[in-house]
Amino acid sequence: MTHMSSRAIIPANDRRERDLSQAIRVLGEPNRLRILYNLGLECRFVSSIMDATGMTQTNVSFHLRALREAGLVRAERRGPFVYYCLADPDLLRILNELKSWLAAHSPSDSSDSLIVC
Amino acid sequence: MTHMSSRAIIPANDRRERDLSQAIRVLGEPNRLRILYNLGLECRFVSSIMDATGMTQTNVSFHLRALREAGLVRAERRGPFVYYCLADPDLLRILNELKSWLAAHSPSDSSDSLIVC
DNA sequence: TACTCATATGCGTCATAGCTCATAATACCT
DNA sequence: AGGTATTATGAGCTATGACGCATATGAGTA
Repeated sequence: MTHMSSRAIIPANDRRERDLSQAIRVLGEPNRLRILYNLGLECRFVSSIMDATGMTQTNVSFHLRALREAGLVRAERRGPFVYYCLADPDLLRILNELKSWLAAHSPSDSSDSLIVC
Repeated sequence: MTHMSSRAIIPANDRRERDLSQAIRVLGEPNRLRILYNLGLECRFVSSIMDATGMTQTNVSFHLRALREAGLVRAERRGPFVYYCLADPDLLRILNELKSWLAAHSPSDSSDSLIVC
């Protein structure tokens, strides 16, 4: 026989993990990340984000939509403006955790060499 | 100089944030996430991951390379085998934090409607 | 050396995602 | 209603990424 070790069969992506990868994928886009960090804890309207990032209006709206549909930001209309804000401040905390994790692990790390452990 | 207000000008993607989005992008791929969760805290060699996930050898190697270059996993050669393991257990913790954050925020959330706040 | 097993890599293909242009929808004002 | 400002959306182009095939590299063994 080949090998039939403890957990041989495919773990069958549970829904949680799919959602997770979907959300992470949304987070991973550089411009979207910029928007998130630019938002910080305050709400800003689209034009403000445009000015801050230098991105096109269409493009900002495009990315905001992705962020919105992933549940990462919320949108509120005030008059002609639409304000966007983080769905939850904890998200920023988690992102920063990941950020500092990377900062702690990537620099001296010889991550591209093969024999490491 | 033109204007120099608080944060008018493009924040000029600092390196940290670029690395962050790069790493997150790597994390966001469903198969890579499966591999990571499949690894858990133990080291496994490529064939083992192939069996566990049902992915092609080429594809597993492809994704492992991405994970490796992002500093998310480490590789160690033992004889003809190459064992891969998480670069750090904390990564799993952070992922799970994000996972539960999403679980707490996405389900009942009317994230796709516009007027929310 | 030759042969086998395990893994990595170059190349080509295909699908998806990001971007822009043009235009639509929505709100406000006169 | 008409006019202006703000944001959203559909169509099309392009670049990027994931995948498979073939092949190369490397380790072990006879």
